[in-house]
Amino acid sequence: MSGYDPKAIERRWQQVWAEERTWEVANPGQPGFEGDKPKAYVLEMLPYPSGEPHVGHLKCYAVGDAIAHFRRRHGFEVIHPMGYDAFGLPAENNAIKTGEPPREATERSIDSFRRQFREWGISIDWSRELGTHTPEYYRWTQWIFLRLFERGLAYRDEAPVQWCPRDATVLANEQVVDGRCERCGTPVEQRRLEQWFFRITDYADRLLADFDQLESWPDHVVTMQRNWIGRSEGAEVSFRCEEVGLDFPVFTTRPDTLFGATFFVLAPEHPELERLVAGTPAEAAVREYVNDVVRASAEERGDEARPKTGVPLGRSVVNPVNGEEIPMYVADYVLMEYGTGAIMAVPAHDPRDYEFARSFDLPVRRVIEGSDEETARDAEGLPYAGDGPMTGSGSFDGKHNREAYEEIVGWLAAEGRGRKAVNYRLRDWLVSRQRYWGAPIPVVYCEGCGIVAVPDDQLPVELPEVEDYAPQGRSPLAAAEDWVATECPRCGKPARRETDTMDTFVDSSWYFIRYLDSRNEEAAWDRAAADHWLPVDQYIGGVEHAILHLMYARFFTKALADLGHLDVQEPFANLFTQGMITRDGAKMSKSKGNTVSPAEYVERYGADTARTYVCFMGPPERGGDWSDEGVEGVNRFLSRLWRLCEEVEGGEGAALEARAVEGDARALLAKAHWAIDKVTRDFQRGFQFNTAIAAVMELVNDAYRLKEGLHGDEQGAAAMRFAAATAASLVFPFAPHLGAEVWERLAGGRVWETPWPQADPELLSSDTVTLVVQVNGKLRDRIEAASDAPESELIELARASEKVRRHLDGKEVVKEIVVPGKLVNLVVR
RNA sequence: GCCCGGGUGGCGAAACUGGCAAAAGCGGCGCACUUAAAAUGCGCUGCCCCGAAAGGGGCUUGCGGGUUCGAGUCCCGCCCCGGGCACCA
Repeated sequence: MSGYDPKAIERRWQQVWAEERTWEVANPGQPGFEGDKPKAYVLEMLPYPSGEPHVGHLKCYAVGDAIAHFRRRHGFEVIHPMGYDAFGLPAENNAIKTGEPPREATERSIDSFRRQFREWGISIDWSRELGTHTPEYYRWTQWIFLRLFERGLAYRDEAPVQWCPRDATVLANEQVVDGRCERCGTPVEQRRLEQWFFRITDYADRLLADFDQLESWPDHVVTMQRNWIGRSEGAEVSFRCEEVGLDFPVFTTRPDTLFGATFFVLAPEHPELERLVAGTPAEAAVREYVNDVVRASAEERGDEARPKTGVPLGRSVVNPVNGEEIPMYVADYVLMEYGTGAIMAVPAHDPRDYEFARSFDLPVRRVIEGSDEETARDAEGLPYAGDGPMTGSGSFDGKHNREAYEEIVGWLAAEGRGRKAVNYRLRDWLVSRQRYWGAPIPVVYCEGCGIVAVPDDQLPVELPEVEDYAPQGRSPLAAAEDWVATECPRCGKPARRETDTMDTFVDSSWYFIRYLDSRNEEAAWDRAAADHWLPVDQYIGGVEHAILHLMYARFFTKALADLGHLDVQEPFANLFTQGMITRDGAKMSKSKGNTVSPAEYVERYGADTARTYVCFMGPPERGGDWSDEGVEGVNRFLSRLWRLCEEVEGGEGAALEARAVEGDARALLAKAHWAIDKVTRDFQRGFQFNTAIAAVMELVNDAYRLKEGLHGDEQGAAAMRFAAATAASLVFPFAPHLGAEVWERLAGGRVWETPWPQADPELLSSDTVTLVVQVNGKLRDRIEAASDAPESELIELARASEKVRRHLDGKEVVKEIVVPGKLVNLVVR
């Protein structure tokens, strides 16, 4: 006996897979294309190559690979590609610190990722590999940018933006967390800058509606996106300021409370503020207030607990529903980015307006009556956000507010003072970055022609070499004078290149399409290939991308479909989000020193152990705490399977006629078929790999337990071989090397070319069952009974039991409940 | 505050559609093998009480109620932990 030697086994099979290009698949029209098989696109989120892969990567690719293998053995032609999201800040910040060009550090990391993915035995079609930082890739990122630009979906505009002073770049809204830069944690500042945006807000409704088209996404991911898009239905209502002759539209979700508006508030950034107060006594105070607000950080301003502040403008507007004049204020609780940057304040029915009214001693007018309890809670029960009959609202008095809602909006529309409106929390996607390590935005600025797109045949606009990667409030690319100075593609006169680069989320918003045709030099992809493989049938990745990446990719897919380049509206039909692995209960980080290096474990126990362990830790969608003892447990299991294989190797035949087998051999066969059924169902019910692996462990344990009794005869030996081969077949998606090796030794041939086993129904059921007998719902006895015994016989059996009788003693049985094949419950009094 | 998850032995967990709570793993204890240890194999392992033992009884899925012959699972009300959003009118 040689013992389990994962190194030798794993090296051997990795070589086979590499030499034979086992996992490569062909596109329509290419030789080897298997159009008769159903396709399955299995995709894990592409890694950001920084340093070495960590356990999160191991888990993601172990889970994805198990799914890929499972689908292949169910007759699917599985496409399972890999690439690298290689542009981005960490490599660049490293470059600033060490002077090493980001390309070099990134390439080094990619080499390490590639080598380790091969050592893990992940079944990847390497012929499709890509890196988003290569000109061959970003050429087409730029091409897509230009298509969006042509359609007005990419535009340049001056807007208040979030600026990270540490990274010296603007950020997308999605990249600001609690008023801080998502990457470095520095509080962000507001700046007014001209930047590039993608018009994702045009797609807000479709991004919401098409959740219906998805097959299976985790609810919480859908909910998070829904909240992020933040659709609100309401009305836009115009309030007129006669003194300056201006109309101020507001957005409200509560037009039914219009009669309760007692004041009016503008955001400090409101463009008409200047005009309203210029030359008035309020001017100085307003100016000072606005300056203070602008200086405050987003974090301070976002703090709800802070008392409301503001300044009166000395102006008033007219409430269109009752002609009442109400005073105007400026206050920072009103945001310029949402709605119209102005609100009608209804203190009786909005907590923020109420708070403001209290501070400034403004009238509070109730226009919706509450239920009795509601009113009783507080002296006045205000602010009241609920529903009820209207009051103080002219002809609407007495009507329920929900009913009056439509009527009021209708009246406003007829009067030309308002209309139905929808607002979104979602903002357009800010995509330009003042950083080096990204795809250059392919436009030039010409004095005569303005913004001019770089023609397609001049793509890619290659990233120039620079000496200093540090941003100084402008892109480092600006220093590459030779590169910046160019000529206008339209008029030929001198022009200057755009020096901003694109957000890396742009790169990762379409990579799953490029995989389908990654070597294409003529086009971003071939339509036939895209139409064949899309959508991704199973997408796997971390929840941290629930909003950003997934929403951007959905937007890209829709935009590209609208432009006629794709046939699908949704990129990812099914999504699986894996939970995070912790150590000692804490998120792994270098500073805490609790990181786990997959390479170390692969070296010590082999890739099969490492992969199987991360799938066994717990339900894959949940997190789990890394345990070295747990790893050893899994290693012990795989070793046991290996030794079992060595013991039963040789001898004739593994397949058996189930009907002909008896005793322990039959019991073991039945267990094997039970395991087949269990593993198959666990795969189908949301990838419950922890229990699937546990089932294979049970099978191996049973084989050990029954081993002694089975060695003697031919039938027993065959049953043992069948059990071991079945265990290998079932464990193959998790431990592919060991699975392939054991299968080859016991059954011959290649397990990945062998169809997934099917459980024999005859072996899943047995002639006898353990009947559970309860008295008043409490377990009193277990009795062996024929599985087809009639109810009357089961009751008789139950009553005959000594243990049961003890509890019936002197009492009357008032009811008998029978669940055939399972249980009898005697109810006594 | 609002929206999602989750709470079950010493630990991470299982439990299909309401029907034996705790599978498999880890840890612990014991036995075998060994000069010994490691490795390996086998067995025991939720808590409490009675019993020398065999055995018997009770309790137990965050808390409190409810529905049901029967509840970890369904309903109502709470508590705690994790995540997301948050002055979005």
